[in-house]
Amino acid sequence: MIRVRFAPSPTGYLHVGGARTALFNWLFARHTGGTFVLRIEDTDRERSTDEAIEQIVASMRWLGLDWDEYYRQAERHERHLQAAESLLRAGAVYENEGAWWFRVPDAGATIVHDELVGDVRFDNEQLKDFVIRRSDGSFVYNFVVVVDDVDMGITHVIRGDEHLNNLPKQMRIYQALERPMPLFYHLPMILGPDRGKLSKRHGATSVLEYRSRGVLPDALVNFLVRLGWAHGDEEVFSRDDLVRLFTLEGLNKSAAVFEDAKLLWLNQQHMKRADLDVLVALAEPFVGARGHVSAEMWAQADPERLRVGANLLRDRAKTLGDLAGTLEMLFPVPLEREDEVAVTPMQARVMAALADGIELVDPWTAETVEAAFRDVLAREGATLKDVAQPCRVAVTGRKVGPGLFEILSAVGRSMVVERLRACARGIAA
RNA sequence: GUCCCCAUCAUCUAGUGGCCCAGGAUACCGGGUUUUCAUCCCGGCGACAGGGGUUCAAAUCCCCUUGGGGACGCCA
Repeated sequence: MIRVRFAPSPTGYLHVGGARTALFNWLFARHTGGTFVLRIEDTDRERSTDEAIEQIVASMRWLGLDWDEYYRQAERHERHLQAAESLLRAGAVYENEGAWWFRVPDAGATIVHDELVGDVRFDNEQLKDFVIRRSDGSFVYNFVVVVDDVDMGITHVIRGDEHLNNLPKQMRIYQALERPMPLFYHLPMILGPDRGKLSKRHGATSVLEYRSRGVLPDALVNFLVRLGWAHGDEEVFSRDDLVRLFTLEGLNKSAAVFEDAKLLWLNQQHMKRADLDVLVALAEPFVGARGHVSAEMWAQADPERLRVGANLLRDRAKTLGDLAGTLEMLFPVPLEREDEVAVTPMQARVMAALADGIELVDPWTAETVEAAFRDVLAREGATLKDVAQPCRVAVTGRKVGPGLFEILSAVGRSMVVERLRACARGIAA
């Protein structure tokens, strides 16, 4: 039975590098039917905070990385003490100035095995004796991580590259404890565009920041998994695809640069493929955040119209924020005009006639609206090209958007008539 | 400084000795479709870090150099 864990220290928010580590562990567990453990490594009382734990939990929930077991390392102190005492009795550990030191031979070497990198040799001279229990009685990371992984029956340790140098120390503890070692996979790091450590100066590094930017969780998951994992030439993966296809053999061992461009493209791809009800629900807070459409207005809106509108508008959106900006045109609120177009008196006259001509159209569909338009245009001696852009801008506030009749049908008769008349009046006056 | 890891287009990557004068994706540039924009389709640009080996044959194996990253805590 496969058991893996994600073990963040709650000293800050969950960043994208940690999220990818969590994701690989989660995918491996879900692919194999194994168990995914979330273990909060809060033994450093000084730096650990409850806020950080809440942030990490919220981030993982948003990403859809659910766990089967949850532990807080600080609560396991008794067990750590027990294990340390056994090592003290066995002579593997000695006490000096109140701290407990783990003995490492001066000569020879410790050879560890990583499934991605292979055998790695460390001279013991380099290792030296190290503290496992501080003089204040608390335990050190390298010790508790081993005790916990042993106790929790962890079979595969998938973690960041920066821990490879800790492995020889940990291996010696496994041996002193006389417990078998799990398999280790040290993942390469995620770098910033300058190939340096990914940091805030490169933009967003927090998972939750991507949520507020209007990125879909499935899109971020898709993007992160592709940083260090590939399945042939495929690029767009649903969550189910990943659970089905993910294997550790596909893991890459070189560091990857995190760049937003492809993330935004993937976000668009996921928005295009999303279930419409899901997409509309995801967009709601982004519409609300714009401050024009109240919760009541949203609740009163015809769900079918929102679905149809979202379906028309999503091809042009890279984020939920983009979608929300256009979705607003479906509501009876003043349009936030992004574009203006100069309307001639002739166009204003035709638009007024169009407003009259479509007022009684029933049923109100793209086809019936188009038929009514063509009718009026023929009578007025105008072409569609003459008035298409002014009509689009009058009704949607933008020069660009879906097909004219489709968007008119989605906006609905009363608002279309009203907005056409307002525009025509503005010019005539 | 010492130790460890890594190295294919600008970026993410495919490639596990012959199928590769290297394939896909993003970005960028052109064209088509569209009343507009986007989507979509077609095309273009563009890489095996350098040098030595091994081999009939190397992006793939070995060594060196260079470059990048990481670790050297009574942090995790």
